[in-house]
Amino acid sequence: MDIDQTKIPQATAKRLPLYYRYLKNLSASGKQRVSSAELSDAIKVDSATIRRDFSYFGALGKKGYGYNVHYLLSFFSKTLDQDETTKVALIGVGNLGTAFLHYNFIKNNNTKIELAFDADSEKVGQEIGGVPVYHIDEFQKRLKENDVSVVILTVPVHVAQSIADQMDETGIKGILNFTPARLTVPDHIRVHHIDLAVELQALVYFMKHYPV
Amino acid sequence: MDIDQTKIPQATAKRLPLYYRYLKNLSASGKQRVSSAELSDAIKVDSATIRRDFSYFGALGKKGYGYNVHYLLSFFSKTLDQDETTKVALIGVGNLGTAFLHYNFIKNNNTKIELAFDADSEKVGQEIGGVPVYHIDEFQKRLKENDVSVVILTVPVHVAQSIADQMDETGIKGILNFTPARLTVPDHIRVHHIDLAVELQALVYFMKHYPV
DNA sequence: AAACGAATGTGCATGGTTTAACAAAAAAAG
DNA sequence: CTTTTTTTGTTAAACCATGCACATTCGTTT
Repeated sequence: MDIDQTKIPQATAKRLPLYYRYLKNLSASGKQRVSSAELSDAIKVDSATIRRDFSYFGALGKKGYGYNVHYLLSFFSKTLDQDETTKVALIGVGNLGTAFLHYNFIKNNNTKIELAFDADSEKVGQEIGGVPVYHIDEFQKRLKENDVSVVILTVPVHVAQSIADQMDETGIKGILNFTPARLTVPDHIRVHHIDLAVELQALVYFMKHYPV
Repeated sequence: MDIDQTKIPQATAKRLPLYYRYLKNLSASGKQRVSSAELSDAIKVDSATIRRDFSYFGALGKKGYGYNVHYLLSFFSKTLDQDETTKVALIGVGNLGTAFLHYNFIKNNNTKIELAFDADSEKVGQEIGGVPVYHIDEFQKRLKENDVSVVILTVPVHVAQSIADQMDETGIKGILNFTPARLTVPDHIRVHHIDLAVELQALVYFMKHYPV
């Protein structure tokens, strides 16, 4: 059952949530069918790429017709494990962290932030966006207890690595790292970096050196 | 002068800000020389990739020695146009937008958020993180007046496209889009998408289907 | 002065990603 | 019922990025 999934290219995997969300919109607006050309227009991905992406999962469409929105949707729902929710913790309730807590991921996603941690005792004990904030010293214990598998890291850069170091025995499998620190972690933990300053600077570089 | 720059692979261009920032750290801590192996350890990029990236700009290092930190730094400084500051505006002073305003980009970067806009009259007139907040109705006028070339878009998704539509004649060349909307814009505007929900979902997908 | 060690710059092979192009199939039109 | 139109799924080619491996060069040591 999972056999074929391993063969899906990473580039495709990254687009799946995009497809899924747009299909939900289509479905909500009552659309029954959709072509790869229409999807291409909406989400700015080449139509051939879309067709190839879908084809990794088998022949989901019909020639001369397109794709049935509802069928596609229920298919992706299974593929993206929409049925089971992944538990997430947030470490660092600063401005960025607070933004995440107010963001209601569960709406469109299979992920839910269940716990938050901060070093500031003003924040400890509060509940932000429905998520309780605990003291950061408790995070190892509580992550284990609550079977959390993903951490969103929005702490100041100078404490990032030391927190990552304590992540080893908590059962954490993935870190979404918003600090500029390039974390050193054990092999079994996957880290995705989102470096806001780098993103902005890269955009500026592209604007200047790759004029459209 | 810009002739060769066009040939730099996009993947390399995205790593340049990363290199630059780490070199600044090295320089600040008084380090004189550095090897590609050391850099590789620190920023988690293969050493051969680093050497190749640098080589696009010519022979910046010395065999048997490595790279002179100060020389590299002054070189990248020119390449990334660190001398001139790019003016940035932020549209949408919600949680995420506020996070940006408190983030002091100018420290490590050649970018500065100079104006912010919001529809909420409570926020208009305030100054957050030293940045004045104006009413969103004024953004076309003020962007033109202030010669802003980049916009960070942190508004609710349902207004994103209509704001993008008004961006045409403001002189904006780049948009850092944090909304899930895949914007349709004129050719001369470059859009980079950072889709937080997608990033989280992609991480979860990779964790489940590409175990390390 | 010669030998050694360190670390660059790059040729090359490999693998991943995108896109054009088209036969095949189904729907729609006549 | 036949023709035309639409649109998929896929073959093939081009493109891009990564990382090994090594000759080469420079600094250092003996």
